[in-house]
Amino acid sequence: MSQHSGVPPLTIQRLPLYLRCLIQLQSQRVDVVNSQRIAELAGTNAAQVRKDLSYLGEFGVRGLGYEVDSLVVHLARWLGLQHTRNIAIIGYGRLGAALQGYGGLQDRGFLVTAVFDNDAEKVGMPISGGIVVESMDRFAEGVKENNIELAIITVPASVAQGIAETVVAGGVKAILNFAPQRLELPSDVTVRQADLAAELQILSYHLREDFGL
Amino acid sequence: MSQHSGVPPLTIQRLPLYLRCLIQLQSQRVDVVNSQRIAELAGTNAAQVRKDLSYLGEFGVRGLGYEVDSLVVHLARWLGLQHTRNIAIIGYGRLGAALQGYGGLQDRGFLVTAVFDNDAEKVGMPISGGIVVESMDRFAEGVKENNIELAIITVPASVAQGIAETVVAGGVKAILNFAPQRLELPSDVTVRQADLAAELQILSYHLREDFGL
DNA sequence: GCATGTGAATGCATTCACAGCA
DNA sequence: TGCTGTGAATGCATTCACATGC
Repeated sequence: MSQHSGVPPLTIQRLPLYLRCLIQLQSQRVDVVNSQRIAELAGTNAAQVRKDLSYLGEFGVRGLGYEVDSLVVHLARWLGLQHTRNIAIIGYGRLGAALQGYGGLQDRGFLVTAVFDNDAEKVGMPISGGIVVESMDRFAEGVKENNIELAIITVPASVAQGIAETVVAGGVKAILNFAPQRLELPSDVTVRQADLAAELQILSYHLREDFGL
Repeated sequence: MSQHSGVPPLTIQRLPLYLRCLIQLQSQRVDVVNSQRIAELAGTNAAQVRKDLSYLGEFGVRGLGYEVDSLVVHLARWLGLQHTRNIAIIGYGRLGAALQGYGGLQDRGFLVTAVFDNDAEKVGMPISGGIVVESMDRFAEGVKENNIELAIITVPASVAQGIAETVVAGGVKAILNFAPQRLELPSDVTVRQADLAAELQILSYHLREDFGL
């Protein structure tokens, strides 16, 4: 298959994982790798890796494997990571603050360039990175000034839907939502849900002494 | 179908979502609900809801719908949430601290009862909830003293595998891992990966100007 | 010879559509 | 009548197995 869309959703979810493994290999000065080895690092199987990569094009060499550097470039391109993307964090509570200071983002192509919160006590507060907390009233301007493409929502569930609508009105089309609340938004907006308690509940399921009722 | 295992993985992932919606309905004094309405709240379709719930037993009444209170009880049972489960947080950095203080856990059946970190500056530090940060050397004792069943790992990727092995050696069989690193652990241990940057990369994919190469 | 790329086969998950029951 | 519970149908995803090409 070749470089046009129609990549299955579950393949897309695995691409960041492959990218991470390949970057790790790069740092170990490995320059060619086969699907078997990628699979081991990523925790899948070789056939899955080959099928996934084949959706993006033909990057391998038969009899050899994949050239690491070039595969990294292709994956990053495919994921839209040619340039750093700017993020706004909305809700400067503990979680928002933790994410703003998290170095793991810069390393992987993202930069927090604005932080919003409606709490009057916080608006105007200068925080690390030369950022000042702004009110949501200024969201649309903030998006333009800072070239923001993604928003991370860390506000209480009760206000999440309203905030999300403001975010979309500001022109942002990709949202990572930490509020335990489904967001109802236009279909051209992509939302990913990060629900911590739900994750723990899934783990809890596996801890059951296996005969519920 | 009836109350014994063989519930598909993707159904299990949706159960916490249904539970959340049903609790919301409870707070609105709704006492009967049909699959259609649950589907709207959860963002799926009615057939999916009915099929999912049917894996757990026959809880509905034909012609009417589901009794909200009883369905909440059944779902909570099925997810192993009859009693509060105790959690350890490992890594008291910004993210660990944010999670320790996050009220959304108590509300949904979880309680952080211990916090571990190997940084000598942090060990011994008293933090909220009457908790004192402990060294990982004391992990196994801490697990016993506090009846810990789940661990949340928020340490750097480079040390995550080692830490996870200590966690498992301490008898914990469910891990939520925030480190961007695959954990290789015995198959009786359940791991869920919470990789923030990977989520953002998936969003980034959807922002691409759709002809990568 | 060796590892990719890929049709074909299998296995899950979702959706349909209706029998069964309050 | 109205809505559940569920086989049957469809649609995805994964895995197999081998032809293809270095």
